[in-house]
Amino acid sequence: MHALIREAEALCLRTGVTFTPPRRRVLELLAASKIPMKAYDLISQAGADGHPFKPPTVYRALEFLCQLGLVHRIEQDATFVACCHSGHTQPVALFVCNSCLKVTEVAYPNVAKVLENAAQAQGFQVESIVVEGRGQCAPCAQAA
Amino acid sequence: MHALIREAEALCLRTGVTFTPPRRRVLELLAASKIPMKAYDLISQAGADGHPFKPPTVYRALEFLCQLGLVHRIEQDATFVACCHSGHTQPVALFVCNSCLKVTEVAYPNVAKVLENAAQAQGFQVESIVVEGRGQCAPCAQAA
DNA sequence: CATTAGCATGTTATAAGATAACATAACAGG
DNA sequence: CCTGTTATGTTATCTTATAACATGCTAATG
Repeated sequence: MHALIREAEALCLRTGVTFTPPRRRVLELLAASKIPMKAYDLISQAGADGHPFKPPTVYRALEFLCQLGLVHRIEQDATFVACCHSGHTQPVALFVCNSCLKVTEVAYPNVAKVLENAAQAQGFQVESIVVEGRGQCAPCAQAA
Repeated sequence: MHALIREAEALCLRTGVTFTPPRRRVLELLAASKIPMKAYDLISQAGADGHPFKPPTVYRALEFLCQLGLVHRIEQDATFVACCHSGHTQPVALFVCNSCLKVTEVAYPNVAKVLENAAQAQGFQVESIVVEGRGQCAPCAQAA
């Protein structure tokens, strides 16, 4: 069993929320994938073994997992990826490789502060930030 | 005529690309809107005066305008907003107010470098970055 | 001036992403 | 047992975006 699943179980137990079958199934698929997945890939694959999952079920599971920080949604291309840091609470930037599509997570604790201050300087009170990027991951940059 | 339209004309002239009617129309609508617009709002409004615009036409215009930096796409909610800095090339973060939906643009020249370096430290070669946020703009924060 | 290359738009159809609305089930607490 | 709560099942639909191909416009070339 994937470590992330154990994480999820523990986290749910701690916070008093339930780790139901569809939530588990979606997280399993994401954890097993090396690259971000589209919602409809999850929908078809989740039901590959007989029990078909419909869109709302999967979208609900994704929303749940995102809230817990176990999964990230990549806004630029509407895909979802399992979080490799386990249940972190610090902000992460997601860098997607243009060649292999794998995600590199980059924490940016101080940078977040700077951004918040820059916004604050214009009177804007920041509540959430999304940072995403594109480029070449280490192995693909090597190969090029 | 909106200043942004003059900007666009000048910019297109300089760079040898053409500022065609649909491109102008879409930019006009965005420039006139105080808040980001959805593509399909543009599609219906662009044709309000008799000449209907179809989705591909509007999406093409948006792509064009985004490439020129005259319009930004807000990834989190698939909306589009006219850029208030005229044809800047420096990176901007877009902060959307949760109350009034207006956008505050925040430049972050040095922060971008820091992010790139943080990614680079993990071997990731950054090609592009998107920074978006949510919160309360100055007037709405006052009111609250 | 005809030809043609290039770029841009027009048109039709459909793919892809997401959610509203309501029904059903499972389960804990009184 | 009843009831409130939480989660899933189901149907239908809405929203966002693009593929594929036809047509038109303009400007350079010969």
